[in-house]
Amino acid sequence: MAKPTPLSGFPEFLPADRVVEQQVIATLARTFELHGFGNIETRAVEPMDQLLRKGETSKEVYVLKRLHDTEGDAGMGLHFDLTVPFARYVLENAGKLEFPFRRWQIQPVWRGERPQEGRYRQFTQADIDIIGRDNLPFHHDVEVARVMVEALSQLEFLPGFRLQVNNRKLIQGFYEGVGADDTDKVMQVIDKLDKLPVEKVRELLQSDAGLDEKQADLCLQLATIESEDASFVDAVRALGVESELLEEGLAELAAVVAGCASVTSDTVKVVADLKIARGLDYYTGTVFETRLTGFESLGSICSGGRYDALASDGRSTYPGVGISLGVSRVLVPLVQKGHLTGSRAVPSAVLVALNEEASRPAADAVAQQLRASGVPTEVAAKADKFGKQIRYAEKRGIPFVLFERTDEQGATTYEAKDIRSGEQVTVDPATWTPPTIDLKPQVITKEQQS
RNA sequence: GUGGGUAUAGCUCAGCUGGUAGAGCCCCGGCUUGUGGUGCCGGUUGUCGCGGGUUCAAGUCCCGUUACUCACCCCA
Repeated sequence: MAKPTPLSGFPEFLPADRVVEQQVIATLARTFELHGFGNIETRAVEPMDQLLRKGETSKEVYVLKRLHDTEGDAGMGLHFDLTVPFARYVLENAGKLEFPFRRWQIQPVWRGERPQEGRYRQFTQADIDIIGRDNLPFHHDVEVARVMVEALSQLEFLPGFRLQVNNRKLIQGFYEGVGADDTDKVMQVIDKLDKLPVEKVRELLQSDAGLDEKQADLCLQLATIESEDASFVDAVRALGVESELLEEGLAELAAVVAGCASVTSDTVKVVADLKIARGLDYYTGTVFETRLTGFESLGSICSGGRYDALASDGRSTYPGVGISLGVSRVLVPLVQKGHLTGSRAVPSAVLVALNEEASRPAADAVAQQLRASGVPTEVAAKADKFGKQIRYAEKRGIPFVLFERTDEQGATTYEAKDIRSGEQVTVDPATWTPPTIDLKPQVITKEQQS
């Protein structure tokens, strides 16, 4: 069979790189659970009408079809995010869930778009949401932001993050106060600011969104405002636009920024950034986008926001707030460029050397002693010359080789060799373990590799 | 969906205006008769993406096709 070629947009990791992904997922899950988020996993497919509601017909959904169905599909598609399946899950199980309901979910999602760096057709998202029945207090907006900031802070081997927060009420109220008729259109045009030059956007605000020169200018000025503290409030007020909705949005945004202040750090910043709008139209208040320092071209790697009515059955609506990290978008480029990898390709911390094939049962018994102490251990595949057995370990990154020795009196001793330093010492397999740092593969950065 | 680029060994690539395929790395063996890494010596590796055309002759030129890739759109 000919060698298969990679499938564009469906990234896969080698074992050493998968170590990075596993550790990221474990760290995120631990932080989410520290905040009381429970885990669920939803099926890969949803009915098409679920996936396409809200008129999102432009979504690039992969549709499911049985090979033997000669006409038509199964009416199901692979989910393209975790929010829509979650909304469906909440409705389906509303009677059995306690509200507000909080959950974390880390799963692959699929989008049939044209792949490029940071943009894949299958990728892993890490999602947290809190959903209420009929109402959900605003402080949960602050909470999801705090939890994600804390989770990102734990990923110490990654570059810095900049969580940019805005509020739909704020910008919508401002545009209304300015006198705009089509606030959604204004939002869409403002969203182009990082792609198009300011002058172009100014033209579009007048030609497409129907603003006069002065109105356009005010909207552009609003978009330039950003701050790491509440000082943006005064900057907005200085523009002299007034509306009730605007005030509500200002208060909420100020609360998010203030509420996150205690969890920000040198590497994870939270800023009020009034040009953030988000394309998706179901957001109604807080909106999030996140940039990875030094990798801004990847776009937003962690987004979300407040939605007041993503789910609704006849009797209740379920408002929610959530945020979603693009695990693949962050990791695949960093791993491919060689910035991150794992310290070894196998879990094994120790290789038990084999003197001759006949001594395999004895070697197995020694390995079992180590495993009982929680040390991932494997026994050499062949009773090769010791040089070859050491090289077997070296290629896999296994740090220790354990030799069995029999002296002239016939007494058996064991020696553990750290193949990085060459140091070899006598040990008791019943009690010896490698240093804690060597027990599990570690994530290593480019700087540490050299 | 629209537009550009690329396709030669496991990997990175060379192959000038057509003359029957190369380097480095990797891998294997030896020097080293049971403790690796450095060094030296030797060795393996290809339907030159696929299909067709021009030619005495095509990796090289032409047409088509597929895959990969970059940008736009959109988004994690």
